[in-house]
Amino acid sequence: MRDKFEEYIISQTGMPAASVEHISSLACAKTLKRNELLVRAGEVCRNKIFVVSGLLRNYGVAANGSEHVLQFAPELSWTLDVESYDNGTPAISNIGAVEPSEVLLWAKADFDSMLQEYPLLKHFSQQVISRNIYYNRRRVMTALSASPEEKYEEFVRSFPKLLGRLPLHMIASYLGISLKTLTRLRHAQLLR
Amino acid sequence: MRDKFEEYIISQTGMPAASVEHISSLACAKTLKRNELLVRAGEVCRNKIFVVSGLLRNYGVAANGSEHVLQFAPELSWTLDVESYDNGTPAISNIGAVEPSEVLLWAKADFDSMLQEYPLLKHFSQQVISRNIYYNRRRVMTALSASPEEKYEEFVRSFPKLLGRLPLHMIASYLGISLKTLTRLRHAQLLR
DNA sequence: CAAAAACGTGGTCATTTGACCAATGTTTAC
DNA sequence: GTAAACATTGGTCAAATGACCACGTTTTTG
Repeated sequence: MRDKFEEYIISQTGMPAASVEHISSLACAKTLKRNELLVRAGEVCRNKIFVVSGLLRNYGVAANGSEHVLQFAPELSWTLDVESYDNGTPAISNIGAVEPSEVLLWAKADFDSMLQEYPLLKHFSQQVISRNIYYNRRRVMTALSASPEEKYEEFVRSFPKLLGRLPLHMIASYLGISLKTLTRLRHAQLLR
Repeated sequence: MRDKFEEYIISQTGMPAASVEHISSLACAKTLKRNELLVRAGEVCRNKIFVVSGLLRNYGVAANGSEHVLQFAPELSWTLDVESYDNGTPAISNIGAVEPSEVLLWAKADFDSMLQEYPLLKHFSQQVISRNIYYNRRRVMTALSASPEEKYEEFVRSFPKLLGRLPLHMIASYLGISLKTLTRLRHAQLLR
């Protein structure tokens, strides 16, 4: 499990194996069952989360109980509730497993000191953060301007590998449309 | 004009006046007429933009010509097209003046070297970036989960001072609803 | 392997929303 | 100061959407 992470970091940063093993050694490994929660909204998100295998979702629950997905995090990706992690405030999102998953967790203090120690890691980390900023910006644009069909097509284009792994109601709640609308437009596309 | 910026930076960072004057001296000042464009989608956004007075909007134009506002930037705030600024790629948004405005512009190279030179500026800059990340995250949540009325109420709560300064169609295009829906719900609220 | 839960699809219906058009009042620009 | 452009509100209508319900199938789970 840790070796997959180490391989990933080496390929992404070119860091020496010894440093990567050090980073890896500070992580806490955890196995999640399907639907198990890792972070609960309202609590503080105290860890950086790296998904080694499986699939997590980062989602908020509205007052009326409806769920809204902020992010899907498949294997070899990162997730957390940034605002909570940075400031120790209550998280606005839940983070849970869609599939049985393996994750690595770092406490903020540990991760911060690693960022100090390894400039290559810091550089990479900032890349990840930047990508996330761009992604959210584009997502706001899409949410504002696209029709349900365009949103779905963009999702398929962006995450083709996730299509078969997610129940449709989660895709709908990621796109901000109802399940009904989603099945309708899928049906319409079949007829073309 | 520059003094307003210097005052702002000193109050936000506690930097010494001499450093702030240096920063200020590297900026290019510009006056914008109402509706004048500062950054055009498709071109590269080459500057950090600080709004000294007036009001800018950062917005995308969809294929069908409809406009969608990503951000309003009133006096004493920052704006740019991040992805374009960072990577030199074409901007996805236009940035233009809603009111006659005064802005300060820094070239990326200059701003980067200032970040190196002044740790307090770097720290503050990262705060601004963080706030922006949190803001976009919340915005995605709202866009996904809130009703038009809730979106409007959240806007009023978040930016009470902007209400009277913006035409309603811009607020609608910020909220991702039609002008018609916006006037409808405002009318409904009047009756309560 | 069997029972239970979750999933995808479909139907109906009421409601919301947007597109289009018009009228009036206000602001801008020359 | 005046003409032109813009803003706000309103009406009507068609279309899109979501809520609710049901059914058959697949997937989990014990």
